[in-house]
Amino acid sequence: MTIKDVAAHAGVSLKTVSRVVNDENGVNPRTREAVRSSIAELGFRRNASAAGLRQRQAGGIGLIVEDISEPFQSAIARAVERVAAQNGVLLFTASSSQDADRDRELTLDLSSRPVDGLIIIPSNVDHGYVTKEIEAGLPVVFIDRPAVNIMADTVLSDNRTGARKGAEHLLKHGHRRIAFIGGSTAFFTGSERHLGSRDALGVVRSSNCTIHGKQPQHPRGPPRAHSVSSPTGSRSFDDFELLNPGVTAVAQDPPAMGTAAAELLFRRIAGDQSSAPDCAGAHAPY
Amino acid sequence: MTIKDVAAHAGVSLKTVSRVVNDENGVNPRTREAVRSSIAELGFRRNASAAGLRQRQAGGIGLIVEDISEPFQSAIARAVERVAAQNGVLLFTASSSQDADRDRELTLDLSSRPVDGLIIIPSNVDHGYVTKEIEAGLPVVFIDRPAVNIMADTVLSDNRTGARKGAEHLLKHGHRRIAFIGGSTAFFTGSERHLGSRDALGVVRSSNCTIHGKQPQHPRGPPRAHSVSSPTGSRSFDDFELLNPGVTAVAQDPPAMGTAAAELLFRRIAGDQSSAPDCAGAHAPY
DNA sequence: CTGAAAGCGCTTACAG
DNA sequence: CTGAAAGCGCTTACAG
Repeated sequence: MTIKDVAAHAGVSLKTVSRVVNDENGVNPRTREAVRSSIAELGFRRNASAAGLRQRQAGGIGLIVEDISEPFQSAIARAVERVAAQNGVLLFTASSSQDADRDRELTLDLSSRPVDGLIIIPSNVDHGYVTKEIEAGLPVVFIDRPAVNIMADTVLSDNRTGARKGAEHLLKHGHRRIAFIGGSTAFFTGSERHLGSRDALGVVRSSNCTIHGKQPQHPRGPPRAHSVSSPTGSRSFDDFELLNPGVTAVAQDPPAMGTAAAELLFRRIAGDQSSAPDCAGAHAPY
Repeated sequence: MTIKDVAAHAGVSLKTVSRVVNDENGVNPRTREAVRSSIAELGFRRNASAAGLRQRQAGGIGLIVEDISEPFQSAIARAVERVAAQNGVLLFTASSSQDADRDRELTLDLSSRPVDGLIIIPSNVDHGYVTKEIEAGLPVVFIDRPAVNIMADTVLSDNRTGARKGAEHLLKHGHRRIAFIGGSTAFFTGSERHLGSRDALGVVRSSNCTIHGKQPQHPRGPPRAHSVSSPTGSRSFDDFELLNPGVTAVAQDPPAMGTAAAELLFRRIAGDQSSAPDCAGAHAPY
């Protein structure tokens, strides 16, 4: 079932069917109607892939995450999807499973697809191999963490300021015994948040749990991770799957990040080359 | 950068490059090496879309959900992704936002793409329009809920048995004042779970909250939705975002459902026409 | 072992 | 307002 069959059925040429399908004008209304009813009768759907091939554009963008079932990442995916839909394109999603090889494989695979651009939550590995794609003209935006070994558009949330404000909030409410429990400082987000809490609290002592404290009133050793509860007052990034009552979170607003990244990507696709886009949350890499 | 450029660079024909790219044999090892180094030097990547066009296969499958940021659905997506990767194809994801028009639009859009098959979590609307695609030979598998107005492969979890077993579990542990708090019985899952609890408990009384009870010991009116807590003992389907301690869930195992649906889809794509696949959780529609 | 021609389904550029 | 030809980047079927 191709445009050719429709043309034969309607007694017109290929080109005329193409014109009707693409809502081009300059077609006799009667002819248009005839073609339309042939299309309906035969149940024709144009092959978007063939059209894309000739038009040299894909009609799709790709999103590479670590794990699409992780709430933070699926929220980003949802936002990206929305912007993609607004721009009339579809979204490829793929999870790298925090596997560097898989990450690389997916990127290369996706970039050989009919894909107009790529958004990547980078694993903590070298992304230099994407350079070639970017040089070849494929727009790529990194999100949540900066990619390693590569200059590229990146959308980050301000982890350091967030951590500082979280700590300040606790101070302001009279808390004096405050623990920072964070991911490894070897990674970007953990390191930034660590710095942020220190901005507010100063370092009193630090263990393998990465603890900061200020004016401890009951020095009974560092608080344990699972003792965090409502009366203590606590702040964390993002939501937990199972949250103790009273734990408040410093929202990273993944939808906003996803939207920012996708909008930036579509500006790039449209040809915007500006180096400092006025896009909330978008930063040049450092 | 096409196969043609590589051919010129390596001093061979198009066809020879194609043979190397596709790992076909019958190529002189020396020639093969020459082509390989040209590919590397030029940074060539084959256009998967063009290849798919000629080969009449897509290299991708589509997944339509209501909202990819919803944990149950993103878990399914993750599982589908895994099976897709095992089969060497990429996954398109799209959220219908519970909007019937959008759902339909997405389905038609996706089926015009280079897509070998579709998995759909149907919104509660007529899916008759997919019939045409299915007749045209596009494999489609519905998941979680049966589609309306259409005969198609469907993967469901056994909501009724799950609800019955959940209730029996509570009875067995001595609970006698049991409430069923479920979604509208106008929808498939709500209705099935309602029936399941009734299987175990029988109906004592029912309000607009759809309450079943048995041997109430302290008849102080129906329990309120938010009073469910640990000492009472309770059972629910899936996890909640914020779970009171002690609430146990009847797991629907979305990964297993996603895997089952994807494996069924790939069997269909491979040409399996059997009407009763021995696939855990797969049922013919009724 | 290698290549020239035709074709996948569509659009572009041109001619009438 | 309409159409015939060429081409998008690749693979198929055939010939050498």
